[in-house]
Order: sequence, then C-alpha cells, then structure tokens
Amino acid sequence: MELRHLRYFQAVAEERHFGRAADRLHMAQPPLSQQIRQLEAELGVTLFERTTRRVDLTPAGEAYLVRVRAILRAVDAASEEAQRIGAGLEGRLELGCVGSATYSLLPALARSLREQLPGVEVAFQGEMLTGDQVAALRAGTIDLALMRPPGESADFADLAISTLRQERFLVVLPAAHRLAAAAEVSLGDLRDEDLIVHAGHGRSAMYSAVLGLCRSAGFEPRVGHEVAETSTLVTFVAGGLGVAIVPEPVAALVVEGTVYRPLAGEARIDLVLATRADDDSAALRRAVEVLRSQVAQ
Amino acid sequence: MELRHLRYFQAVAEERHFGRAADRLHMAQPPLSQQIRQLEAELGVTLFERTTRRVDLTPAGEAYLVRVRAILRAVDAASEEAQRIGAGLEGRLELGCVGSATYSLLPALARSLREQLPGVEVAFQGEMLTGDQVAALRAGTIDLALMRPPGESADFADLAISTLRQERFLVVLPAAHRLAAAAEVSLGDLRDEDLIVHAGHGRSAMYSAVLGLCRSAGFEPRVGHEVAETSTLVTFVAGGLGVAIVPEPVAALVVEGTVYRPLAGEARIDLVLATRADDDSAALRRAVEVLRSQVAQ
DNA sequence: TAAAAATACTCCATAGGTATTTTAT
DNA sequence: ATAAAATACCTATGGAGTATTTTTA
Repeated sequence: MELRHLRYFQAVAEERHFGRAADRLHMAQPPLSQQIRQLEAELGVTLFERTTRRVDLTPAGEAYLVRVRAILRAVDAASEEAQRIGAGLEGRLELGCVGSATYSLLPALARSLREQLPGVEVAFQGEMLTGDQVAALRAGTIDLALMRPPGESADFADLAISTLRQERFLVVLPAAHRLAAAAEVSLGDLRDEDLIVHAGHGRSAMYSAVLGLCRSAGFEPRVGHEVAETSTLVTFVAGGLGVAIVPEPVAALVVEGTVYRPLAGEARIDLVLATRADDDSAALRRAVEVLRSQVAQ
Repeated sequence: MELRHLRYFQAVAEERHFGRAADRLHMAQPPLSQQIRQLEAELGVTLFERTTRRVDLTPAGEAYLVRVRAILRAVDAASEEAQRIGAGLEGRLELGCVGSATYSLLPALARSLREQLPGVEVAFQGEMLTGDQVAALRAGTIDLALMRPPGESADFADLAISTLRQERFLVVLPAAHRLAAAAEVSLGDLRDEDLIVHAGHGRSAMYSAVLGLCRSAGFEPRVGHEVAETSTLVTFVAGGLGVAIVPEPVAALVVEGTVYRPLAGEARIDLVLATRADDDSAALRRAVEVLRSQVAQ
C-alpha cells in the first residue's frame, strides 16, 4: 500500500464518482479504478458500493475515510514540521550563561529570541561557572554557553568557541567606602581590602581572572568570602563584608549601598560563545545570529 | 511522497545504517540511498547526517521520525479497523422492537449480541409501533426492526422483511375475573368486555390485529382504553379497567393481580424482521444471524 | 585501508494512458 | 439509450538491481 492509494481513495470517496475523482487527480479513470481495486484487494474489504449510476461508501469505507483523512493531514503536518525545524524556525535550545552576563545580556537576549524566533523554545540557565558549562555542553545538557575563556590547559577541539566581546572591570564598593570617592580605582588600592570572590574550586573563570589581576599587580589578594552567585557577591559588598572586582555588565545589578567604579588600566576579560562543534542544529545557528546582532549593538 | 519513503526512512533512522536498513527491507543499499535522498529533496530538509562511519538523525529527522512512526501505525490501524468492520466484527446498529417482544425477546437478544459480537455497539429501542419502525428504517434512525407485518396496502420493496416466528394470542385478565377460572378463553367470551388496546392511530399492527380478531368472531369490540406501552396495558388490566388480547411473549411481563389465559383457536400473528433492502452492512448481517439463532431455540 | 555511502548504468515491473466493453438505470 | 465503471492492452516512467567509485575515520 502506498500514499497514492489513500489519496485516490479520498478523492473517490469525496467525489462519489470515479470520473470526477480522476479529473481532480489529473489522471484517467481506468488507472484510478485499478488502484482502488488494488487497495480493496490488499485490505480484503470492499470500500465502495458501485453501480453505473452511483458510487457509495460501505460502512468500512466510511470509517476508512475518516482515518485516511487524518493520515494524509499527518503526512503534511510532518513535512511542514520537518521544514520548520530544518529552517531553524522551530526547536528547543538550552542556553547556559555565566553569572556576570546573567543580569544584563541575558534578559535582552531572551527578549530578542522571543521576538525573532518565536517558534524556538529557549530555556535559560544563568549563574553557571565556565567549567560547568563546558561539561554541560559536552553532556548535551546545554546547547549554547555564554561563558569565559576556558583556559589553555585542556583540549576544547570538540567545542566551537568564539569571542563575543571584551569587557572592562569594575570595582564594587560599599557606598561609604573611602575609595568610593575616587573616579576610578587601581588594583594597588585593593591590596589591603577583603575581596569577595566567586566560589570556584577551579571551575570559575572569574576567580582565576581576579587572582591573576592581583598577582600581576604584585600582591596576593585577601579573600574575605566566597559566594556562589553574582547577586550574592554584590549584596555582600553592600553588607560591608568586603569589595569585589567584576566585569562591567554586572553594573546592571543595582544594589542599595553599593557603587561601581572603573578599575584603572587596560585589563579586559573575554565573553565567549561556545557550542558543540558537531551541533549543526538550524535553530542553534539562528539563535547564534540573533545573539551576535544583540551583542553588536 | 509515498509510504515507501516513510518506511525506508524509519528503517534507516532505526538502524542508523543504510546497509543494515536495506537488509531489513529486503532490498539493495543503493536504491535505498536514492529513495532517502529523494525524500530529503522533496522535503527540502536534510534528515540524516551521514559519514562513512556513521549515520545520525538531524533535529528535523528526529522530529520527523516521531511523526512517521505515528503515521505508519495509523495506516496499519486504519486497515485493521476497515477489516473488522468489513467482517462485521465492529460497527454500530440501532435496533427497534415492537412492544410485545420488548420484554422477552429483547433482553435475551441483547445478551446474545453482547456475547457473540462484542465489537458491535447495539442500541435498542423498545415499544415501537410497526408504522413508526418502517419510517425509522427508511430514515436510517434504526437499522433493524422486530415488528409486525406492515400490511399489504403500501409498497415495501425497499425493505427486506422476513418472518421470524408466529405467535399465539393470550388474554390478559384480572386475577379475580370470572373468565380467569377457565383453562382458555374464546373470542366470544370477550364480546361484553372492555378491551384495553394499543393506541395506534393506524400505525399499531396489534390494534389492527385485535380489531380483526373480534370482527372475525362477529362483533365490534368495546374499546375501554388506549395505551402507548404494553406494560401500561397489563397494568391497566391489573387495575380492573378491562381485559386485553396480546401475543404470547408478553407473558414474560408478570404483573400482580393479572393472569394470562390462552385464546381459543388457531389465530396467530407474525413476528417479522425488517431491514433496508440496500443495507449491506456486515455488522447487520452478523446481528441478523445471531437474532435468527436466538429465535430458533 | 577498510567500511560504508554515493554514483553510474541497466532492467523490468507497474502506474498510467487509450480504446473498448459491460452494466445498470 | 446513456452514463459510468470495468476490462484489455499498450507505453514509459522510475524503482530496484549490479558494478564501481568516492569518502572519511
């Protein structure tokens, strides 16, 4: 049995006339009659009651018509769905985001994606550590990671990583802090401060970056507290537990009793985009386009 | 697109290997590859990610597989349903029954049909008048009528009518009635009795039959009351409102304070089975078989 | 280099066409 | 008598086979 049989059956059932059905199908009447007979033979059931004056459906044909209509609709629907997925207009993506981009880039991105790819369901997970994102990408838990450069130590050939932008650093200070008066803060100023840092256990790129900054300025930072989330970090600063160095976009997170001051110097940290190198999902490609245009402005 | 394409697609998607899929489909690998390419070309979507080492589904292919499985299952289910209906093992029938068979034949028939044709849904309507049954058959409201002979006046060529059995008459009497003492009752005994009859307005075959019986015995019956249902008729007799002549199977209706006595003589009334002559439903044929074997015993 | 998909070509089964007959009203 | 489905027969498209090449891990 082929779809041809079902299409022909539907035409005859609807026209109740082999000749008209053949016209509708742009074919001659005899081959249509043959194909219907072939279908009936294969089913072992008479679907039509024919006389030279009229064609009627048997009860079995009546029921078969209902099923056949649903099947032919399902065939079309399946094609359309595949086409939409192939075009990246439909699909599902899991997106992981590093803490410092969670409060500025992520909300704007969510809005753009919803607008430009309404058929693509995107699930966001913010406040992820770079190391966890790499693992999650590989495990398939996420498809797209906004993260920090994962370092040079290991092999990341299975990931496609590209820089989105370079972000300056800010120092988060309690509003009443002596350094809050300055237009900018140099690393040296922080030598005797307690630093609030991300709890990383080696997986947090920000922890490593801050440590590196201090060391390049010639001192070992005094770590006051380790926190899991960026929001907690800023809150701790507001509580007077110390100061912190964060990438610029964290300034979107406004907490009463804190001020942001630029960190002196040219230090930058990359925000990178990572995907699985072998992931060719069209929805992913579309989402990456949206993301890049979002970052561009 | 043909079902062939969907079947081939499913095989390759499940085997993840063109060669093995071709084996499973009992065909060579090149035509299978061709058909899959043809399917992809028609959809305008790549369904498989092929290398010489492995075959993987694209996201579109993944979604398509889910749909295709459902479609192929639906095709099989449609065939099976049509076959079951064609064999009369599935379907729906509306059965009309004259009042006098409603209380004896109908319950037994319902049980037999449920047992022997569990897939056939049968809806019963009892206490129908023969004239209404003829109209209901023609209108398609019922498919099968247990009724009385509809007379010779009109044309019933569009109906298939056959006699099921001939039923004797009984007289229903109040238990205290003077005639209740007799072993049987003759028509003449009823000359001065009030008769409870079916309200027919010409459509009740029983009304006509009782009238005919009395006239053949040489008297015009005194009609005490006209009732719509057989159960009401017997209840009225119990209430002392008169006596009644009914076909034998009504005796299944036992009402306190009434007795049934045979009517003297050889008078009989036919119980007939009627269907639309052009109704070739297999479920109907099966149901008629069950009905006949039910009546035979 | 070996396994597997793609390509090249050949063949024949059968879908579909034309001409005609049968059938039922 | 006529409309319409069935039958008979023919044609040619394209599905499937065999042999071979290409690809990539």
